[in-house]
Amino acid sequence: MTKRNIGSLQYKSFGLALQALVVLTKEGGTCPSCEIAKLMSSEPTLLRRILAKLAKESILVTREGRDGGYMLNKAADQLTLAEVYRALEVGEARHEVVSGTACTNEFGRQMKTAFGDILDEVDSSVLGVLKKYTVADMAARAGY
Amino acid sequence: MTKRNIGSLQYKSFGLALQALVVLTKEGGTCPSCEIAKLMSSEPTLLRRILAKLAKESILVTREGRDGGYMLNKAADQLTLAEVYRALEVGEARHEVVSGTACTNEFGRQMKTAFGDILDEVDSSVLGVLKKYTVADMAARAGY
DNA sequence: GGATCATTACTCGGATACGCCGTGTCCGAGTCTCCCGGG
DNA sequence: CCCGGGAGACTCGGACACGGCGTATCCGAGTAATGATCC
Repeated sequence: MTKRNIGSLQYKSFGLALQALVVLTKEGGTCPSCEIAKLMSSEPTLLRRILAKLAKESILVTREGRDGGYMLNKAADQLTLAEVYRALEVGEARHEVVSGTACTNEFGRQMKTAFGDILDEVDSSVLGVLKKYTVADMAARAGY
Repeated sequence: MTKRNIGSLQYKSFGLALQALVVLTKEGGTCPSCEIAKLMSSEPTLLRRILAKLAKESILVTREGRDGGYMLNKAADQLTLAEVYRALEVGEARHEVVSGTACTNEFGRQMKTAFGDILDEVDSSVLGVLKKYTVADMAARAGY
């Protein structure tokens, strides 16, 4: 195997991102990564890496300097898990991992195309489920 | 983070397993891992690791000795991708990865329960899609 | 009192080093096949 | 010719190192709040 493992980072990021978003929902305003990390018993830098992606997709807003941090860019009850999923490219990663197992010869190319449609259908199915839930729902389920 | 990355191996295994199953479908009878690996440009040992799991779930039958190898235990048109998915514990791995991001304090425990239902729903949705396709379909899509 | 500006403190994001898991290689145990000898 | 036994070869599966990605620590660049100074 020449290619290496990719794709599980995405799921981990997804889980951490959801927790961070719930924390932000609870806090209401801006919240620095150190505080979020403390509540989650995680590492601030790791969270910053993940939240930076969400900021790039305009899900979050970053605010530097004193009393800076991250803030939701939309109301929590209008931010679906599907958006987070897409921003972190979870589906794309899965697609890449599965298709990446096929090599470049004729058989591999045929398998790649065979994978394609099914992976797309799986992905839209997952997105359909995640579209039904918002970050506010998660916060409510977590007891806030 | 104390826990480490787990779960992407599953998707890679899934892709490799599907290709191996297609090869077995094409061959018809028993086929050693070396030959499968050659067709897929992969490593025999890595395949054996994966196929051993499928054998443990009675999807495959192993046959040792001369002219040994792996053979399908069911007709290819009755073996759904969902069975392979379940045998490799892809869904369980995802569940574990996402839930594993939550720590053991009160907040983490609440998030774990909040994750639970949604992850289960995602998983059954994925299984619903994968149930529709069989290994024979994959082989047909690959041109055999 | 209000505005302006320098200081300060605190933030994010990138660069770097370490550790662990996945991968690749090797080897032993087991078994099915083939061939030979005997009846 | 048919059957039994032994040798042979080929298979799978587990054990052992290496490498690369993920993770953690550190540091610089940038910015917003604060306080002092001046009008």
